[in-house]
Amino acid sequence: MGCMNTAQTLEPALDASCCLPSEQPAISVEDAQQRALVFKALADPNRLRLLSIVKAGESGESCVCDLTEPLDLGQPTVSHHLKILVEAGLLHREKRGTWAYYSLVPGALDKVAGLVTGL
Amino acid sequence: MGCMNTAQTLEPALDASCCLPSEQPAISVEDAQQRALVFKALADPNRLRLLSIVKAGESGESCVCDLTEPLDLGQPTVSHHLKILVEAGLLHREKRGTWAYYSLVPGALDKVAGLVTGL
DNA sequence: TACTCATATCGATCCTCATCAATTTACTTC
DNA sequence: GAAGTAAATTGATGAGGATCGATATGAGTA
Repeated sequence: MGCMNTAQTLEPALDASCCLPSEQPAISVEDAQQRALVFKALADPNRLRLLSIVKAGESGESCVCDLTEPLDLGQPTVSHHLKILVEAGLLHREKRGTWAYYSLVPGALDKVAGLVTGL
Repeated sequence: MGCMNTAQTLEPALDASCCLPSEQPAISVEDAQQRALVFKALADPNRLRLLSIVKAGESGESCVCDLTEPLDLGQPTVSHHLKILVEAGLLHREKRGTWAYYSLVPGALDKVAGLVTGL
């Protein structure tokens, strides 16, 4: 006894209707891959600081030249991190003249929080 | 004009008291490293599915033999992923006899959600 | 048109990580 | 104690990622 590995193969059509109403099935492989992309974007200290610095800025947006110095990283590296955050849907990029301004996508952080609690 | 990179160096002691009360400073390097550890644990599709499967289990806990098959991974790999989730403070491990039972740490997911929104 | 500056992209390097096969550890049972 | 089983650990390998120097793009300016 102990590990009932084979028991769950007997009632495949019942496990969604017989249990507590709050029970939700595990996420799918595709869903997991999708969420992992977002968490990968957050899984770097410098990218977390980028998000935090952009959010803390009083104007709500920062250009790359404002972000290179506090991170102590080269400009190509910062640009690379920013691109990952944009592709993850966390930052918005707007080019005005020579400068590129980055700002938090409204509601993005709350949406990510929902990805965590909704596992 | 455009990028005001040097302006913020003039009032270093004021930026915490002159602005909106909701403004909080950017997180520190150490804080970012700490949070990145948690997000690194979430930045893998198989680990996300592990968390979801453990959470979806009606008993609230699962042993390794219940987790190897749905992930289609070898037993050492699943054990490795589980260890990372335990070290991140997301899963709790309890050994009973030959089996090791893993369960969600109560409140851990909500705490992680706070790490996201609190950036 | 030529020059400057901000940003993005490219290529290379180093390091981390996901995975597996093999082995070890630990508990149970005969 | 010997055999069997669950889980963890080890060592190796291949893929992905973080970083940098060099270069390209593109807008503003003389």
